[in-house]
Amino acid sequence: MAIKTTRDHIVEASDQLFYMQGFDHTSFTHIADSVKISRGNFYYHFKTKDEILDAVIEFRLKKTKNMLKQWENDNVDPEQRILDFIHILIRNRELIIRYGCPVGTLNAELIKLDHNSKQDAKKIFSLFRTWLKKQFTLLGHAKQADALAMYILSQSQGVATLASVFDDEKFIKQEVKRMTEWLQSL
Amino acid sequence: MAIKTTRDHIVEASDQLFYMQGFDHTSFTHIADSVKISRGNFYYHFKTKDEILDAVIEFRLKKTKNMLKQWENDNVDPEQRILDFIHILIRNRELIIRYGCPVGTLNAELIKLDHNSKQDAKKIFSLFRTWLKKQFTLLGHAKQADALAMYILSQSQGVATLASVFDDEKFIKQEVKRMTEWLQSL
DNA sequence: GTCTATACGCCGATAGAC
DNA sequence: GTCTATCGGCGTATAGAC
Repeated sequence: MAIKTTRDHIVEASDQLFYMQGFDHTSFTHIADSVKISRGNFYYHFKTKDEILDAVIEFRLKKTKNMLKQWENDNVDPEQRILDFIHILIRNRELIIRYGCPVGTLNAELIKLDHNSKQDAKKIFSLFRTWLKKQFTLLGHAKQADALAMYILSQSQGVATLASVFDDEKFIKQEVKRMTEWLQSL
Repeated sequence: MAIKTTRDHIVEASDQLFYMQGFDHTSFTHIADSVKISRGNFYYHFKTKDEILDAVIEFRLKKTKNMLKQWENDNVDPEQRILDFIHILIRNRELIIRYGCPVGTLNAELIKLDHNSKQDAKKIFSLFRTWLKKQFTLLGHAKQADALAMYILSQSQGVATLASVFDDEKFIKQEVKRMTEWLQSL
């Protein structure tokens, strides 16, 4: 891991703030306070706020790719890999209850803003979709692999949204259990 | 139906704009242009933007209550009533693909803004939850009625989110079919 | 009830010193 | 590379004429 540049700090702080407060609502002042640099210093690293958003999406894409690769390395069994995906809901339950799913909420916001970068944000979902499809294919469900991938993605989104609205950790655990049983019964 | 007052027009225009653009991103100028009144005239009807939000949530609560009552009047069979709920996804598919679920996206936004009215927005979800629970109880699933209500709500949220991100009408139809079959197999 | 004019702050963004 | 100072615009909100 290389030493973090100021640019890295800006991207990582923005990543967190965009998740916790939303992209539109997060101002340069918020980010500057978080990184502890002046507002003016931003524009040496990024010309516009949209450029920061693009860098954040790039950052998330990279993190997601690494996570998926890690899951493939950790397990040979595709069923176990899919379980790793499902269990993000458990591992990140505190943040999910507070702020929802980072992928779903960013996409939903950019869609409403009709923002140029919504197509890039969608790619984060596509990474999961393609990866899940691959695992279901390996499990012997080649024909319905994409439908199964969408099904699991959809379930996770629903669980994250309702767990957040109803502040309900038990709901997450119960639904993860149900999804696990569903997967094993396939 | 009484004649609509200016206040009614403001509430209904805000309802639409909050759905299509988000609450935070919608300005008084947007609403004023839509209603065709001056910005200054707002403050005769509402003291703050938050008061408009409260009126919009009140408006949505009332509309939702009427819709649920209508579904009860239209069908004696609770299974058919639940199908009415599931089929909102089909009926509103164009709007859902463009802007997501109005209930889920408003709640998600207010949660991120940590807005005072997030508790009121949650009540719209609670209306559906309680109503669905009642129908599942009538169907003879009293013990798991709330879990089944949450399951259906969660599914709908997931479908709305993914259909919007992937601009996918077929996904909605396919998932509605799956949910219908699931309901009939209960 | 509706309007125009305006206050005041925060927004993203720029210029230029160090 | 980082800073301070500042710009123009839009945000919510107010005052007061009609």
